[in-house]
Amino acid sequence: MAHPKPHPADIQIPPDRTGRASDRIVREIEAQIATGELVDRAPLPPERDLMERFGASRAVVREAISALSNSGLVECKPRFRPIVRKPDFRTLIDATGDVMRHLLDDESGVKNLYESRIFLERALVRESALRARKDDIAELSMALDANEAAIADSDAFYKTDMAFHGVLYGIPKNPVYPALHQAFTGWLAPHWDKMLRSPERNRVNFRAHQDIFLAIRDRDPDAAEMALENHLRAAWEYVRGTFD
Amino acid sequence: MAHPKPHPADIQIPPDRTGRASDRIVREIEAQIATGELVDRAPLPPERDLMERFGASRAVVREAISALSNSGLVECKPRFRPIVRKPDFRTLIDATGDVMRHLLDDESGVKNLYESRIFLERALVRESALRARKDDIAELSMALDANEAAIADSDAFYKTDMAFHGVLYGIPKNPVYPALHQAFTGWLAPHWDKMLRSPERNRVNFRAHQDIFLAIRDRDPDAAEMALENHLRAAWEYVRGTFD
DNA sequence: TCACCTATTTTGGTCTAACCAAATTTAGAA
DNA sequence: TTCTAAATTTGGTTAGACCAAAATAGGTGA
Repeated sequence: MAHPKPHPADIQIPPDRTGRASDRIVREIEAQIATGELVDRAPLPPERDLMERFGASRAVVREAISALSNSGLVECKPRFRPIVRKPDFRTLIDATGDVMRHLLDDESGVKNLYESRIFLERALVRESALRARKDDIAELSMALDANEAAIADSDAFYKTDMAFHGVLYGIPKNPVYPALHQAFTGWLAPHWDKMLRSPERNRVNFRAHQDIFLAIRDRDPDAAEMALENHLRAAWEYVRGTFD
Repeated sequence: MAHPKPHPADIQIPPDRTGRASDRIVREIEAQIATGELVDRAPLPPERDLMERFGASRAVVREAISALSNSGLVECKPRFRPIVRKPDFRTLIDATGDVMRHLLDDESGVKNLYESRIFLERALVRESALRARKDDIAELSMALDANEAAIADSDAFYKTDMAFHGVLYGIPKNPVYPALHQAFTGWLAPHWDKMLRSPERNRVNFRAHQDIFLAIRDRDPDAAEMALENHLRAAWEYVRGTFD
């Protein structure tokens, strides 16, 4: 009863012809998440509460929640209360997963994405060679050791492989890159899973990682970039075969 | 015996306990868009058709449409039929706009994003210096001329500025980069708009563009990278002042 | 006291039936 | 044929209801 017509005389708000009613709720909830009024990782109030609080019907409230879910500001498990998630670059990229899947169902989509990954990592190792700190290099070294230790176990090797590359993404100390790393690995994982692995391949990849590491440690950006590019392009040859 | 003792073993999924009903519709429509059964840029069938076609209630259908809209597969103007949009990298990044806005309401978010833009463009000009084709360089030259011609008109300068950088994003012939260019400019535009402009600043920026162009033309990646970095970092100093 | 099982209440997911206003289509007038 | 006005979709929204799963309260036995 907040809206219908309290006092028709003076109310002159061009009411809500602009956009859906759910948008208003979405904006308000977004704002409440931003201000911390709705705490990160806490459940959203029940729908029936929200409909009273916003003076809207249940359908509108649900639509708002759905929108928030689709943009990653709340996490919606089927029969549970939606969980508030304060957005970061990671959740941002997570939210793109649905569409990205469709972009990757043909080879050109995957290739374009993989090429851009190579491109980014080339820049990353170059940057690392120039500006990595001592502890960055130590972390890289540890990741490399773990990678070597896992050569016999393809499953573990896969994990330590990702972790090694992940260290690279962490070196610029910019949260955008780790988010991108997770995005790349998540998006491309389905294709990598189809690739056959073997201790022999693992050893080749480990050697490549070693080359990259040494170039970074020796502060040689050109060598690092070249090693990285060779490494990832070789991997592509193996992935490419998985397209029919 | 009638006790609802949930023996997890023998319980079979009688209906479709797996996720929401709208998810099924979303998946089917996604598929129909992918196969072309639903044509790009054509309107979606009316909700009442869809509810019959999928045997679901209107609420569910609307939820599905909302989800599709939020992930960018259909374009939803308030009182019009949703328009099918076959996804590409561009629409993918468009769909992130909502959340990205919230990531950019503090300085650190903007700075992180801008830093990653600098990072990408450094790699881009480096790549351009190494591998740009003749017609790429010709295009860059034309963009530079347009930029110079617009020095007196800050509004036109802004456009030609973006266009000049846009040419850079086009050089690798990978659709990911133009999409990223649009994303960066779109995301960062609100902050750039607050920045004061003047023919003097424009001239400085044009000179920077000129430096970048010359370095690329002369096939000097290091000079190109340095020119680009100086250019964008100088711009950041102006943007930074817009935060209170 | 506290862990464990059960009954009760919430709450999310779905449906039906309607109403309104804007969009679209149709029909009719000029 | 063209333009306008009425009739018909169709999207946006509300209300009330049902079900099953989740959360909670309550009681029982160790």
